[in-house]
Amino acid sequence: MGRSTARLKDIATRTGFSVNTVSLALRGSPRIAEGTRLTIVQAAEALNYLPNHIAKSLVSRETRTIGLVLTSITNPILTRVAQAIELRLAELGYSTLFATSNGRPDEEIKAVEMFRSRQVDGMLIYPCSHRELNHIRKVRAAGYPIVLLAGDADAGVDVVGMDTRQGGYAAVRHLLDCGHRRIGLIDGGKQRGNLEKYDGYRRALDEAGLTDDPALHVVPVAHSVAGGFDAMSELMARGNGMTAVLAATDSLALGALRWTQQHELRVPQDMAIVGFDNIEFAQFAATPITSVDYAVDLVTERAVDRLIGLIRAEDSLPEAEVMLIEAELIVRESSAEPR
Amino acid sequence: MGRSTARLKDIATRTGFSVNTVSLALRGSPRIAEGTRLTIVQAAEALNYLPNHIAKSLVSRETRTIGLVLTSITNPILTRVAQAIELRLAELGYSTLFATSNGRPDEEIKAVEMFRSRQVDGMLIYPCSHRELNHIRKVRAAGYPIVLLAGDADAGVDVVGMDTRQGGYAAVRHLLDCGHRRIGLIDGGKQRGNLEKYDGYRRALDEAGLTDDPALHVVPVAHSVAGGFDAMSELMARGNGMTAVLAATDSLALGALRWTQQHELRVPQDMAIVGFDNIEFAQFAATPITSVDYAVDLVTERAVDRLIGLIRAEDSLPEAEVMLIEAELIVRESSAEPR
DNA sequence: TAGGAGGCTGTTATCGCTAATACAAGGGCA
DNA sequence: TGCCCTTGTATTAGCGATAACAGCCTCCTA
Repeated sequence: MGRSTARLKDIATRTGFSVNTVSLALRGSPRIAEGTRLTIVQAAEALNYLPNHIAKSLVSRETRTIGLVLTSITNPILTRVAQAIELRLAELGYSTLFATSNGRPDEEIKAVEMFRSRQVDGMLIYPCSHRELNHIRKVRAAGYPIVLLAGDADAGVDVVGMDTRQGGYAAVRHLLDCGHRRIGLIDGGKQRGNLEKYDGYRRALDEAGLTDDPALHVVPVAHSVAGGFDAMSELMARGNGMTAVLAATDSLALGALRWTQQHELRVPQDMAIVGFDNIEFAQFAATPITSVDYAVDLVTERAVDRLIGLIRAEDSLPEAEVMLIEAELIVRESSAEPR
Repeated sequence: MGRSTARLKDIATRTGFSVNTVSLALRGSPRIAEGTRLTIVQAAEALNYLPNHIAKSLVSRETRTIGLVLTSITNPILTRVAQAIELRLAELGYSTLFATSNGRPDEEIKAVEMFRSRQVDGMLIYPCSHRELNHIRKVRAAGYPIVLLAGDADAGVDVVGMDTRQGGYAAVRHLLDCGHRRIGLIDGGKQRGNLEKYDGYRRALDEAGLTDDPALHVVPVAHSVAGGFDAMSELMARGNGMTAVLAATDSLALGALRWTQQHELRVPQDMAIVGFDNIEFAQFAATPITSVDYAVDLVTERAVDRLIGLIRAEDSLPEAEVMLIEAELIVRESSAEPR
């Protein structure tokens, strides 16, 4: 290691006071005389003293650290969420330990265990699956403050996130209002039990008296632009009469858009495209993409506030609360009536 | 808090062994009889024991944590870097503490101090400025392992990053080879002393016997698509005869591309565009964008390896090394001869 | 002048764990 | 039979900080 950090003891021997006095002085206790406080503070500065947060944590039993688990930070919206959370936590004096699950439940479990071992004061988790939450519920039951960044009303754990069910519904309603009847869906969420977007899609179709045709669904290989491109290719190869497509993320939507360009389909005339998250790249795409907004600031602010609230709840955690923020559909050029 | 975690002591009282025996048993010491090891391990599992990493750190004097400071995670390439670093560190048994400086030196300093206080074993820093590194040099001098993710040969601190000077040179050479003579530059790096891209640009112009015309430079308001859009607008308003433009990031390049679309310039015939980082959105843009690649995996792997090497250097840190990885120019449709 | 009340500072214990050392029991060897 | 060594477990100290409590002054008051 070699890192030679000054300790309270070093300041103590240097100034002749006891370790405890030094500690009190540096924390500005009123019980320490002004003169000695100054001496001690000066000595601390001279030695370039920084408190050992590890030692402090051991006795105070709080680390002022929270753990953030994301599936993959490659999704631009999760990126913004991560950054916003880090900033807000930093303002509140908390540090952020960061882990990614890569969408794999076992990695998620490992990350949570690691955070527990590191005694984080709480966790923010964007779960792989919105259904299988038992491992998380168990940790919450053990008294750990946890807030999920996505989930469903019956999660049994606190959730602060976007109402993607309603978002999916709004998107499809919009396409139906435009006159579309054959609406494709690029969404891999079903595979993992993240049914919200699909549910919204289906409900809107239901209300319009349309049947939910599996020929219009495709699961992208990855949540990337390339994945959207390939998914679009697959959908079109089926000859399913699709005139509009809803993609689970803007990255997928951009891939779909690129496919239409390469195959000389006009957007929105020949194919309407709607995405999720409202990222900047979608806004500035060749055809600006209609998208279900992700209210990053609102979600992160509420999620962090809720988590801090849980941390401050001295004895027992309050009942779990699910807060789903209504998603606004930002209509742009990529969606309009067919033909 | 309420979190009731089992301690070694709890296992000790439950099994009748001493705390130390339990500790040794759980760490698989050969000095513990197999039978008692089993008893203890079972008790630990029954109690759902997780070692207190904080307490362990205090005595072992290593936290197995590294600090990662990024300017802003909104840049998609930094995002990928962050993720790759986290993954690689996790494989090696290290956790990642994460902070953003927002491009502000004071925040950077604060982040570094926080990491020191939290006793991280080392730090990876994408510095705000590639010039003013004194605060970082000082920390390194105190024995802290630090690797920068960008910087220059004379940094005085370890650096593992892309050779953006050479990248800028290659990009401009390519445009010159295409026959362009009036090449714009969208780059805010100069303001902060990050001159590498500009240096490469200038050297290429120099070699071609062209003068470096300030009318061709613009500093974007932000490193966003919108920032690129506005920067392009500004450049074009000057009537400077520009036929090609080099943008410091692909986000900026995408903004520039969008501007040309809205103003019915053809790319590359009327305006060639080259970016940096080679993000997926650039690859799948309306006109796929020529870009200087950022070798994420290579940079992160080397940077992490170097950092771990520094951490393992028991007594004193070795001489600082600067490793700049040659950047490959990925030529796509957005660049070709003028007209 | 004695006794108490404050004002300051020092002592001791503790957080959960590890490392160094101590010690008890049993076995091998002379 | 006695001694030493090995094996297995317990004791003690200490990581760097905080917290509770214990003193020692000095000064004021009765």
